[in-house]
Parts: sequence; structure tokens; C-alpha cells
Amino acid sequence: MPQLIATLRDTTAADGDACCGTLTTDDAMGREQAEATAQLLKAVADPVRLQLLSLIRSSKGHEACVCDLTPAVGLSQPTVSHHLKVLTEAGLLTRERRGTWAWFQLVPARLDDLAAIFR
Amino acid sequence: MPQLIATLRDTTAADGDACCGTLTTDDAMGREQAEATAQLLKAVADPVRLQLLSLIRSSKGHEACVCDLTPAVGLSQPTVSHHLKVLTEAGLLTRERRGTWAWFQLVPARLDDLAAIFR
DNA sequence: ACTCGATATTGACAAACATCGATGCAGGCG
DNA sequence: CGCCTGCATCGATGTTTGTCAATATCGAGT
Repeated sequence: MPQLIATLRDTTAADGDACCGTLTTDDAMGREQAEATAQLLKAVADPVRLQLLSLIRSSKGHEACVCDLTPAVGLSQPTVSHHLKVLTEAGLLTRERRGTWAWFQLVPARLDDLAAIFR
Repeated sequence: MPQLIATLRDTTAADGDACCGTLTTDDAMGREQAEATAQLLKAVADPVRLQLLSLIRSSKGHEACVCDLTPAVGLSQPTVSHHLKVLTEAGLLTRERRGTWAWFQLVPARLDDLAAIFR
């Protein structure tokens, strides 16, 4: 679970003084955590993938199959499949084969992770 | 203000039936909205920029200058300047010159926009 | 087994991006 | 004025990424 931006300490600024050396790097996000959080954000920082998430979310059962999603976003089938793979690998979707079709379902807990990043 | 993912209707799925044509594209995010939201998310979908936001947030007054941020992230000064520009153009930071130094401050309302995207 | 429809994978290509060195520009200070 | 320091911009480069056409795979039905 990628953690959020560090704890907020409401220290009212007493600025106007010197500049460099006033920074406390201890409470801030570390590099690995920033890397993990950025990777999750990259998965949703794309208009097509946002549309896909929104489409699935507005569907009954919070799931949809590729044959419905492809015409809805107006891109080629391989492209849609690629975006769904990215979202799945990010943990935001689960894939399930039902007969000939592949159904994708939201992972609410992972969406909560996203919402938690910025409080 | 980039809107959030469409309204959630908790219709419990009655699946098992046919597939294609069951999708309601009306409640879902439009392309332009998805584009705008993705642009905001792209600004924060980078480990360095997440670190910068976190560093500024953990500073007093929620502001910091480049001379402090540059050594904290361990990258060249032009690179840090570029990332700060991206964050500023996304509306997440404001720039203010105080003497020789440039101070960057958080824009809380814009962070709220981010938090609102995923509810 | 063969065929067909739905989805996944591969390869290729262009656009976008992160990074740095070099340079330009502003603001204090001698 | 001229220098120096902090920051921004420019140009170049290597990497990532979104997209599609072509192809492979998988499952169902004949």
C-alpha cells in the first residue's frame, strides 16, 4: 500500500530570513516510496485509462468486458487491451474469463489507495 | 476544477448473460474531462515531483526554495527547476521571488482537486 | 479436428518526457 | 559599474509511452 504524502505539521512560517538549510528532509517521502506511488499514479494518468475506469465503475457490478469497452473509447482493440493490462498490473482491475469474453472488475481497495495519497 | 469519476450507482450485477451492448456510456467521464484530469495526474505521476511536493509540504509555511530542494532530491538544478515548473503550471505550486531566491508554495485547493478525483 | 469470434501478444513507429551541460538573466554586493 | 550567486531557459540525448497492423492464443460450437 503506497503511503501518502508525509504528515502535516502546521508550523506557521517565520520566513523572511535566510534560505538554505531550513529544510527538514526527515518527514518527507523517501525515494522508494515516491517511486511506488508514482507508478500507481502513472497507471491512471492517462485519459483513456481514466475513461475505462469510469466506464467500468458506471456499469452494473462494476465490471465490463472488452467488447463493450472498445467501441466506447473509440480505439483499436489491441490498444484497449494494452490499457486494461496496465490497469490490471497496477492492481486497479481484476481479469476474469467468462466463456469467450474477458470481464474486468474494479478493485475498490486499490482506488482507496489512490484517494489516500492526497488525503 | 477537474471533476471526479462519474457517479456511482450500486446496481448489483445480474451477470452470466450476454455481453456486448450492456454498457451505459452516459454517466461515464467524457473525453475532454478525462483529458483534463489526466493532465493534472501526469503532473504528480513522477517520483521526483512527488518528493518535491512532500518536501514543500513538510516545510514550515508549506514553502521552500530551490536551493534547499535541489540537494534534497539529488538531481541537477535545471532538472529540479523543470519539475517545479511542471508543478506550477499544473496549479499545484505558486512561485514567488524573495531577493535572490525563488520560493515555491503549495496550493491546497489544487491538492483537494487531486484528492477529489477518486472520491 | 476444424472453424470462428473474442482477446492477448508482438513489432514497429512517432510523440512525449526526464535528464543534463551550457548559456542567459536577474538581483544583491563589492 | 562589474562580479558573483541563484534560478530559468535552451539544445541535445536516451528512455518511456501510446498507438496500430499483424499475428498468436484461447474458448465455443459444429
